[in-house]
Amino acid sequence: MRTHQTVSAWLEHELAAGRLMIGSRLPGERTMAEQLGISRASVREGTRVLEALGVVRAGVGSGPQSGTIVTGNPALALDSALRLHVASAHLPVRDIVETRLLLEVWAAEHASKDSPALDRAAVLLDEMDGHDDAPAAFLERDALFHVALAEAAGNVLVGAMMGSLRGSIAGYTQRLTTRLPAWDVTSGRLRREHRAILAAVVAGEGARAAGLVRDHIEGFYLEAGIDDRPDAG
Amino acid sequence: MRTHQTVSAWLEHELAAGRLMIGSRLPGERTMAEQLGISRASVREGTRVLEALGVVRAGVGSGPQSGTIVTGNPALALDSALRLHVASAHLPVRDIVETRLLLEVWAAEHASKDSPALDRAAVLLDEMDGHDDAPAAFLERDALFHVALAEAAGNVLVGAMMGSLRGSIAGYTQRLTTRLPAWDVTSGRLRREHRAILAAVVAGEGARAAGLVRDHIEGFYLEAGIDDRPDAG
DNA sequence: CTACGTCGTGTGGTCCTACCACACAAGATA
DNA sequence: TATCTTGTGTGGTAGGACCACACGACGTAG
Repeated sequence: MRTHQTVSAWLEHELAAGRLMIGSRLPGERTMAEQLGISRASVREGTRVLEALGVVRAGVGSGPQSGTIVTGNPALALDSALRLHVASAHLPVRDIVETRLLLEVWAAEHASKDSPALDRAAVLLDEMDGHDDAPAAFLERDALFHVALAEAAGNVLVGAMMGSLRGSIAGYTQRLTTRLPAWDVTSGRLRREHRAILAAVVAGEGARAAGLVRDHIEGFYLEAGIDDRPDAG
Repeated sequence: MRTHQTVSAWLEHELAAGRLMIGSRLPGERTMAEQLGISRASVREGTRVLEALGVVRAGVGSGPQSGTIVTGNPALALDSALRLHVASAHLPVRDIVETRLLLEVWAAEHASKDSPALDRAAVLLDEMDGHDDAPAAFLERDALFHVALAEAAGNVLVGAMMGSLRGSIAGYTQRLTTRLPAWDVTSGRLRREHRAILAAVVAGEGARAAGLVRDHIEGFYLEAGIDDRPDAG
């Protein structure tokens, strides 16, 4: 095992033993190096990995918000991983869109109708009504609405994946809108569909919500025209 | 932006520009440090992150298999991320099992009936017939069978996720088998169900395959009894 | 001419030391 | 009492040194 992996192994052990939890502060890099019997450079390499995986967060200075702190942000790992693997052409955009679709349909069907995420979703819909002339602002809230919907299903993993997928195809989606024949017509339709989806979820009609989500997403891509080019922005 | 992120930013740029692709060798650490205007320590931190994300692979020595090489292994990132997030209790095992179920059901429905992965799946089933008295060996092939099935859907992302999910709940599944009333009875049922699933997929009956997969997975967990304890091995 | 062993060279792996920027807290000062 | 200064611990970065490794080129013995 390589030296820098000592850190993640140690952290996993401490977490499993309950000596560390989310919010805990790790020892300083110099201290950890001494305790683990490795150099500070190796500690840092290990910490960088943990940071990239969304397990810890590093902050300089002193005080309660400084130092290396255990967090729980699985989306971060997916985020950067997706970006790079898409760039390497190993991960077709089509696969991401497809995965997004299957996750969202599932989430809509399993969403809990009294999840606080649905309140956020409702707020986003109101905001979108006021931004239907600005595609960029509209799409950003559109994406957040879908993520909120996914989180309403109560599955951390699905929520995190949706958040990352959203980010990795944001530029792609934005480019697709330029192909639309008439943005105001499309945005009006999208807004109506969003309302219908949310209403179905709140009403506890999972199956209907799932169908609406599927039509909603597939409809958008169909209208904009499928585009399989990688997101080389 | 922190210094070590220069590396991933640079790599993403090179990949997007087509100057690097999977299989390409990156410049040496010393060279890269000089070219990017950063220290070798920072280059190494950046490389460690890329390695953890499954984007590159580092090898010592000289020759064609040495140096830092661009790979495409998205499962690696998910793998370690899942392990640690489960350990931090931020990611319930229940969520992973649930996600696995939804991915597999989808994959079974969308599997291409002439995917080479199905041949691997068939071989695994034969091997399982010869290991029905050894739970450990049986379960390992069981897991691989399910991953192969997922890959048959042709979605890289879904395949990678299934592979990682399998790993992160392997220990959990193994523990569940100890609760079974009679292993030989269960294994016999599992083997029959596997055959039926594969047959449905090969026959191109996606919907039926999906239903069989759902019953297969849910049936196992039901028989073994649900267990939400984290995988603190 | 061939087969084997040696050595050079470039690779990542690890360590050490030094210095920097930062942010808070305690103390000194007006 | 309010403000400023200073101390201290944090991660961030840099540069240098040495190691183990693996291949390829070279030399040597057969």
